[in-house]
Parts: sequence; structure tokens; C-alpha cells
Amino acid sequence: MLKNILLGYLNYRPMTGYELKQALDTSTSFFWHAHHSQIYTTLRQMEKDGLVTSTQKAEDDALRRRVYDITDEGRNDLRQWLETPMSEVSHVKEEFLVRIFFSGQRDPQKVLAELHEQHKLHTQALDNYQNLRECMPAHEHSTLKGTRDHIFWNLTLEMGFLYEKMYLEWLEMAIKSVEQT
Amino acid sequence: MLKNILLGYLNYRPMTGYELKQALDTSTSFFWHAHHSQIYTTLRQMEKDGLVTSTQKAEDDALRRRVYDITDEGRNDLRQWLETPMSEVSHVKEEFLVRIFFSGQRDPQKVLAELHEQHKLHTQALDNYQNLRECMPAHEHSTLKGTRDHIFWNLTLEMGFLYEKMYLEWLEMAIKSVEQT
DNA sequence: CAGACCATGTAAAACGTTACATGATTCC
DNA sequence: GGAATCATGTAACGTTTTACATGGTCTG
Repeated sequence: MLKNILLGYLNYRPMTGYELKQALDTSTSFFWHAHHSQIYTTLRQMEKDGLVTSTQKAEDDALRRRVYDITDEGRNDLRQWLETPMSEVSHVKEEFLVRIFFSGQRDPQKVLAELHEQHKLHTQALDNYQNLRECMPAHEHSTLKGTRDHIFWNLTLEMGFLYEKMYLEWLEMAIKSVEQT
Repeated sequence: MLKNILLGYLNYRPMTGYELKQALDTSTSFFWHAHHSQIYTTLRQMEKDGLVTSTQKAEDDALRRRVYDITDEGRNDLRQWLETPMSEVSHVKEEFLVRIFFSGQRDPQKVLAELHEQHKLHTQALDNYQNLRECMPAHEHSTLKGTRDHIFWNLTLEMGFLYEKMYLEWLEMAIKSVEQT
């Protein structure tokens, strides 16, 4: 899966592993994240498999920056993946909900504290999306020439926003529910 | 993580691997799932680690049913895990959103078809939660003696419901957005 | 010159998926 | 007797996390 994301980014332009890590941390982090160690090793594997090529930025580059570029084979691979539709829903894995599910015998005060902490964190996440959303210029009138990318970027951003809003709503309900015990 | 879920269930009552798989598939599947192969191997590992014990249901049981029971050490382990609060938000991994993010160059008709397919699947999921919700008797007046478990079970069920509702809302927005292209 | 950030890697362990494998019971 | 479901496992493979490891650059 990480492979597809890296190909997706490299399809826009050549990038280093470090830049890809940053791209994942900012743009894609809501729905996929990865540690740098995995990114670097996956890139090397992809190079072996002929999906990307890499070159040192300059022969004497002290930072040893290695720029990756997608190959035709890589582009094919990416297209193939995108053209094969998903026919299931992605499986959710939410540790916090597991904790809640098994919280019947915990001290209610401690559960409440944890719910409040999550509320704080999800509020921060929501603020983040709200800012990003406001920063987004009216794409309708600006850069729409030739590319429809922004439509889809906005859609995923909007999902992040809706998700956090829904999560906060639920947390507030949960807090009330536990308080009434 | 799977370990904690299995301990959580076994803390209610002794169960076989098969029953645990069913419990995961019905109660917990919205926020955690696992294949039977992983469940059986994890149970064996937990037995080695002294967190559970296992016994054959009957010496001549042709079905080789093996019943697992939690030990004191297992109960400790579970308590410890529950008492250590989470101070981050769980990371989401949604393959479908990755696909949408990189869909700028796909045939819009194919993207639409995929969005409609997801809409169908998430509608089914929502119906499921709605049924479960209606089946839940008014716990307030029934089994509340001694256990607060149902409060938390209902909360996770409610989250499943809200999540699917939000997802459908987003899908409808996404469909409109792509149609207008 | 210290601290933040740039930049890349290896290795081991943990976790998760897929495929293979087997055989019993139950209901029609 | 055939199909669905009960019931448990192993092995290979692939993915992800965690810890270790190193050194350069840039800003105040």
C-alpha cells in the first residue's frame, strides 16, 4: 500500500525520501502514515523492482540526498492499482474504541479523564483542518487549468473535517453518558 | 493489541478460539478485526506467557475444542493496559481515501462508479447498526444491576452508527462534486 | 557553539494476511 | 449424500514499528 502512495506522489514530480515523508505527514497523514524507516526501505525495494530510479542530487552533496523518479513501469503499476476498483470498505482499527468497549469495570473518573484528553486532541485536529480549509483558495476560479487534482484533495480534506467533527460530537455524548452514571 | 481484546473477552467468561473469532466478527468488528489464524496463534502465545490457560472441552471431543480461561496474571495485564491512558489519537488508515486523493487523472466515470459502490456498502453497514441499535432494549431499566458494561457497548455501537452516517454524507457530497466536473 | 532541523540508513521484532490443510457435525 | 457450519491449526510472506546509528546544515 505504501508503495502506491509513494508512486502517487512521484507521479507529480521527483522527490527525495525526506520530502515524501513530509508530504505524508502533512497531506496524507489523516488517512495514511508511515515512519521514515519504512519509506526509505520501500523506496529501495521499488528501485530494485524497476518502479523508480534514484540519483544523488550532486556528486559532492554532503547531505547524501537521493532523488527518486517514477519509471514507465512505475506509472503502469500506479495506473493498474487505480483502475482496479475497491469493492469492500476499509477496515477500521481504533484502539481508543477498544478501550472504551472494555471500560465497564474501570474507575469512571479515569475514563472521563481519558475522554476529555481525547476531546482536547480531536479539537486540535479539527482546528487544523479548519485552517487548511480556509487557506484553500476558491479553486473553482484559480488553478483549475488542466488538472482536477484539487477536487480530490479538497474531498479528502473535507473528510478529515467531517470525521473530527463527528468524533467530537460522539466524545461529548460519551462524556455526558459516563457522567450520568 | 489483539492480546488485549482477547483478554477483555476472556475476562467475562472462558471461551474457545472459535467463539472469540465470532465475538470479534460481531461485537468488535467495527473497530478491530482479526483472522482466525492470528487469533489461534496469539492464544497459544498468551498461554506460553501465562496470561491464559487452556483445556480440552472433553477428552474425547471430536471437534478438539479448546477452551481458554484468563489467569490472574492475564487479569493484571488487562488492568494495567486499561489503566494506562492513551494520550494520542489513533491513526486512521483508509485505503479508499488514498485512492480518492490520487484520482485526479482517472476517468471520472470510473471514480463515480467506485463512489457509488462504496455508498452501497456503507448503506448496508449503517442498516446493520440501525438494527442493532433498535434491538438493544432500554438498558436503563433492565440489566443494569452490578455492571456498567452496556453503557460502553452502546457507546461504541453509537460510534459505528455516527461513523457510517458521516461517511455516507461525505460520499453523497463527493458524488455531487465529481458529477459537476 | 548549541539546538533545531536536514537527511539517510540498518536490524530485529511485532503484527497481519493469505494460502494450505484437515476433519467433524448438523440439517436438509 | 451434499452443503453449510463447526473447529483448529501451520507456513510463508508481507507490512509496520521500534530502536539503534550517523553525520551535515542553518540560525541565533
